[in-house]
Amino acid sequence: MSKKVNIKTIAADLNVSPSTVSKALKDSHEISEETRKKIQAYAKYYNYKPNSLALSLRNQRTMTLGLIVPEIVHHFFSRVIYGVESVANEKDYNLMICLSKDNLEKEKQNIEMLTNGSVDGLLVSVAKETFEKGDFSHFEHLLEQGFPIVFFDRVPDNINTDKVVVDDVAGGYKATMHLIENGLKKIGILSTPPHVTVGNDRERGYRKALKENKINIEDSYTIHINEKEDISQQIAQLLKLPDRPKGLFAVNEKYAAIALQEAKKLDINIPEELSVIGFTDGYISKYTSPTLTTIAQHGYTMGAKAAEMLLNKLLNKTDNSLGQTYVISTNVVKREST
Amino acid sequence: MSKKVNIKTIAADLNVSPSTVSKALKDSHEISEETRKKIQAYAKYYNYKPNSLALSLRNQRTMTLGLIVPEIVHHFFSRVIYGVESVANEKDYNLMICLSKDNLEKEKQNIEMLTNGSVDGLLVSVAKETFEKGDFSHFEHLLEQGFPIVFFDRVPDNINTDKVVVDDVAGGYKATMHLIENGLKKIGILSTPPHVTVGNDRERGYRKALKENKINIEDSYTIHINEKEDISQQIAQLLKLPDRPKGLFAVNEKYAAIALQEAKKLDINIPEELSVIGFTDGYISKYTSPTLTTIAQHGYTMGAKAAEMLLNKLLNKTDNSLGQTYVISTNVVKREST
DNA sequence: TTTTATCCCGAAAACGTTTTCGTGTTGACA
DNA sequence: TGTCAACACGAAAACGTTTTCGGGATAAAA
Repeated sequence: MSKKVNIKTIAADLNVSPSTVSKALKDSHEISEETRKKIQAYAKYYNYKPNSLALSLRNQRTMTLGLIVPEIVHHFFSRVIYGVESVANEKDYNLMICLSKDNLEKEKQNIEMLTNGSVDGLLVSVAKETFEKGDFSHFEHLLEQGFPIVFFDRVPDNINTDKVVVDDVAGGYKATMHLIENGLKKIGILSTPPHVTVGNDRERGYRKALKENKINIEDSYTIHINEKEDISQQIAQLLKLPDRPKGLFAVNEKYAAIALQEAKKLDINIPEELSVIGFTDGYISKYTSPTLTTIAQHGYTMGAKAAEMLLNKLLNKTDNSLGQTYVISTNVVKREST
Repeated sequence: MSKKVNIKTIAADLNVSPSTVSKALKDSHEISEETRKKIQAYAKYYNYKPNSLALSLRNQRTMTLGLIVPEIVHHFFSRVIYGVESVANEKDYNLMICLSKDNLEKEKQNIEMLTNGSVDGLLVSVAKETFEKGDFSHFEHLLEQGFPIVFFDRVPDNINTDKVVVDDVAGGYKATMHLIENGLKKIGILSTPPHVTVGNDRERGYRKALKENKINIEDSYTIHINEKEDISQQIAQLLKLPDRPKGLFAVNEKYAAIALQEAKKLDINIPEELSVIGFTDGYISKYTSPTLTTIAQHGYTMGAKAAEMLLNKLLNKTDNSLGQTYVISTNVVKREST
C-alpha cells in the first residue's frame, strides 16, 4: 500500500521547500535544471497528482459543470447528457450529474449542493413539480447572485435567462403535416394533460396544421392521457370510435408504441388503415413492428448546445449575452408506421 | 447582485473572529447567546452556505462517490445509476458520473480525475476495450493504494476486489429452460462474439440447459452476431434455415427485438411458430408487438447493492471484507413472445 | 574591493473551513 | 484584597495548492 504523495511530502523528502516543488513541476525557469529533474523524477516515480480540491479552492474554479435532470431512465435525457459530456470534456470540464426525480424539494437540494463551490456553472431541466407549484425562487436567487446557469428542454417561462429548447409547436405542426401530406384528413392526437407544456405546445402545432388545411377539429379525436389510469384503454377507446381517425399523432414515443399495440389487438393494419407518428428520437421507435415514424428531438444537439452556451459564459467574461434562447428544430424521421 | 458571503466576511462585518462565527453557527456553548443569535441571524439573512470545497479539504473527505459507466444511453445502466443514486443520497453522498464510452484511454482519464481528491470511493463497470486489451494497470494501482472501489456488471476477472455481478450463466440457463419447459426442443441462440464475457456466459448457460435435457446442440442454431455488419440479415439467415428453430434465446434485448421484426417479415407467427426470449429489463421489451419475454437483470438492485458495499467500506473502517462478490440472481419475465 | 546583475530558492499569504489551545474579563469566594 | 473558576472569545495551525516577493550566493563589472 504505497502512500499518497503531495507537494509537501515531496518537499520534505527532497529537502526543498513546497514552493520549489510546485515551480519545478511546472518547469519554471526559476528552478535549476538539476533540482527540477530530481523533483520531476521523484514525482513521476511516486505518481504524484495534484489534489483537485486544493486546486479548486486556490483557483476559485472547479472545472466542473453541474447538470440537473428530472430523470435519467429516459432515452432523451441520456442523449442530452451525452451531448453535454462531449463538449464539456473537450474543454477539460467535468460533470456532476444530479437527479431531481421531478421533485421540487430534491431539485432545491441539488441546487444547494452544487452551488456551494462544487461547480462553476449549472445546466438544468426543471422538474415537473416545480412547474405545478410555480416555485422558481431557488433559481431566481441564483440568478440574482449572477451564478452562471443555462436551462434546457423544460425551461421556466417567465424568467429571463439563457435557455435552449426544441420548437415543440413546430414539431407538432410537422408531425401533423406529415400525415396530411400523406392524404389523411381524419387525424387524432394522443396528448398529455394541459399543464405539461411540451404536450400542450405539440398539440398547438397539431391544431395549427389542421386549421391551415381547413380540416375540422373533431373533439373526440383529442385524447388527454391520464397516466394515473390505464393508458392502453384510453388509447383503445379512440381506436374503437365508429368513425375512427386514419392518422394518429402521439406526443411522445410511449403513447405511440402503445397505440401500435392496441391497433394490433383490434386488427387494424398499420399503416394501411392507420398511420401513426410519434415524438422523440427514442429507443423504442426503431424496434417496434412496424417501426415508428417520429419527430426527432435531437437530444444530443440540445445537450451540446446548452453546454456550449454555459462554457461561453464561463470563459468569455463579457456577459453581454443575457437571456439568449436557442431553438433546436425538429424533423420527421420516416419509418414504417406512416 | 448580492455578494456571496463566507465566514470571513461575516466575521469582518460583525467585528468578531472567524472562529467565533464558525462556532456560533454550530451552536457551540462557547459562544454567548447574544453573539450566537446575532451571527445566525446574519448568516440566515445573507443565505450563508459553507463552501464544500473548503470543507472537503479540511475534513479530508468529499462526501461524493465516483461512478464510471461505459455508456449512459442504455436502459440498464440508467437503472444502475438510479439505484446508486438512491442509496448514496440516503447517506448524504453525492455522485460524480463519468462515461468511459467503452474506451480504455477515457477510462484511465476518468480514474485519474476522480481519484485526485474529488471522490471518496469509486464504482466502476469496465470498458469493453479494457477487456480486449487486458490492461487493468490503472485499477491495480488504485487497489495498491487502498483506494475504495467496487466493480459491477462488467468486472475484471483476475483482480481480487469487491464486485457485484449478475449470474449470467444461470440467466442463460433459465432462459433456455423456459423455452424447454414450453415443450420446445429446437432452440437457437443469438449471441455475441466470444470475447464479450456476458454473452459468452449466457451462451454457456444455454448449452448447459440443452445438455441437461439431452437435446443435441445444433451448431447452425448458434449465431455470433458481428455488430459491424448488418444485424438483421444475420438473424434472418437463422430464420431462413430449412429446419429452423422453434425457440430463440437472444442474449440481449436488441437482438431479440430485431428477431421479432425479421420474423414478421418472413411471416412467422410469434409465439405460435417461434418463441423468443431476450435478456435485460429494458425499455424496448414492453413496447414491441408482441411484447417480449425476457430475463430481468435488476439494474436498480445492482446499483443499490454496489453503492451499499462501497459505503460500507467507507463508513466501517474495519476493512475485513476484502474481495467480496455479490451475485444478483435473474428471473424470467413472461410476456407475449413465448 | 565594492557594486551590480543573475541565478536559485524559500517565506508567506491566500482560497474557506474547523478545532485546539490560549487568554482576558468577570464574578464569587476566602 | 487576592485567588480561582467560569465564561466568551481570538490566534493559529491545518487541509494542498500557487504565486508574489524578498533575499542569499555567486560571478561579473567598475
